Amino acid sequence: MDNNIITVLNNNSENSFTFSRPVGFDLNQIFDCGQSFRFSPCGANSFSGIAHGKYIIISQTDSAVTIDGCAAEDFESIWKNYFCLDVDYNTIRSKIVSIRPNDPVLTEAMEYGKGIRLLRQDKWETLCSFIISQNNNIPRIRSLIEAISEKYGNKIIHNDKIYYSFPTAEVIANAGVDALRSLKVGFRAPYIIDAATKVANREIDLEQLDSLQTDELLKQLMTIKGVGLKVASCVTLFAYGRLDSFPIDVWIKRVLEKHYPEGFDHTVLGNTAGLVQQYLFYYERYRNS
DNA sequence: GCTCAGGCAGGCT
DNA sequence: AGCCTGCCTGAG
Repeated sequence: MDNNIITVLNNNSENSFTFSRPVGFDLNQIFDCGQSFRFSPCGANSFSGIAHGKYIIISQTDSAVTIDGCAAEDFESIWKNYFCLDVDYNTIRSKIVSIRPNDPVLTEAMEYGKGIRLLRQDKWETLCSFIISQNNNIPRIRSLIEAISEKYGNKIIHNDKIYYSFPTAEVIANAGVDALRSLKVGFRAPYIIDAATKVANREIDLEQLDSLQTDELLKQLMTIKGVGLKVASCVTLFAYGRLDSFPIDVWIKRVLEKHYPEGFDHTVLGNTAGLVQQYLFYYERYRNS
């Protein structure tokens, strides 16, 4: 690592990688704050799931984080970026405090969600996932993504168990709208197909779009049918790592109306907006449940 | 049964 | 530019 966010503790084992646990890194909050849909708890302080075509089990202790199913080269090429281990949350949190110094609600939300970190997930899978999320509930979003993966993804064998990667845009585009509809995605089927087609034929190059400023990136994503400002903002925040994104969903609307009746200008938050959004969302969604 | 879910498009004023 | 309504489906 060329920074001091983490220290590699053990990469000797063929298939396991351990690093020091960063300040403000809590798997329970990372996987429960609504940004990802394919990781599930497997014991205390441990989650298993699939991303970038790999199945991993990730666990934390007070001082360390271990990824099982992770070769040393996978850590550098996949997981370091996935878990944003190049981002120093202390700096961002200090910046939030300096921008909104007298905000008791935000102060409480920041303490409540202090283990949240934004991931940089696969762009295509995230786009699809949040198209599916509209007018839908979380258990169903998860099961639909699972169904699509089982039907069209690649097999991943781990300890004699079979898991499935999320399929490529090409595979989905070829499957067609009727096949997708038979998986019960409902009125979202044509939206998913439109996204898949545009990505597959390179009308939209999701990797190339990373060179754009967030405003222009949002505009490009919104040329896809079924992708409005909220879905696009989730993609820029959860896949492109754009912390200047501020997705406004019903929960955020609710928390802003409730605690900031005089209005809340998120545009002054700059590159801390996305994290503020997550703190407020997580606080409103889970504090009393 | 029946409401409603982490929005969006299309049609209306 | 801002309001309204319908939408697939199945958790709760």
